[in-house]
Amino acid sequence: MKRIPKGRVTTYKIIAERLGCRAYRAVGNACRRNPNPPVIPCHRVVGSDGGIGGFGGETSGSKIRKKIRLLEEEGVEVKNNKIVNFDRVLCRL
DNA sequence: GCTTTGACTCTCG
DNA sequence: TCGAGAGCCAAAG
Repeated sequence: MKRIPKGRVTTYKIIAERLGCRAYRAVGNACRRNPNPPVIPCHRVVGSDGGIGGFGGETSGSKIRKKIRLLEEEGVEVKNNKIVNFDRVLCRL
């Protein structure tokens, strides 16, 4: 996750694939638990559909909004918690 | 040690 | 196109 270049995003699926498993949920779990908040850019990890996902009911809350803002700052367009230019910013690693 | 749940994904109806 | 079900891995109860 830390290898995700700035201005790019990836999906849980891809991360799991890179891990050699299908632990999509485990990845999301690790993010949710976020063992290392400062070094883990969870906001750069999205769903296969380019959606940030549902977040503890804060899908449209302030925490997500901030991450969205961060992505936009990096050049990732986000609309309604979804990656707009998903194909362009998606990092397949 | 087994069961439940989760920021997931895929397939079928 | 949308909803429901199954599969997957890991952490918490």
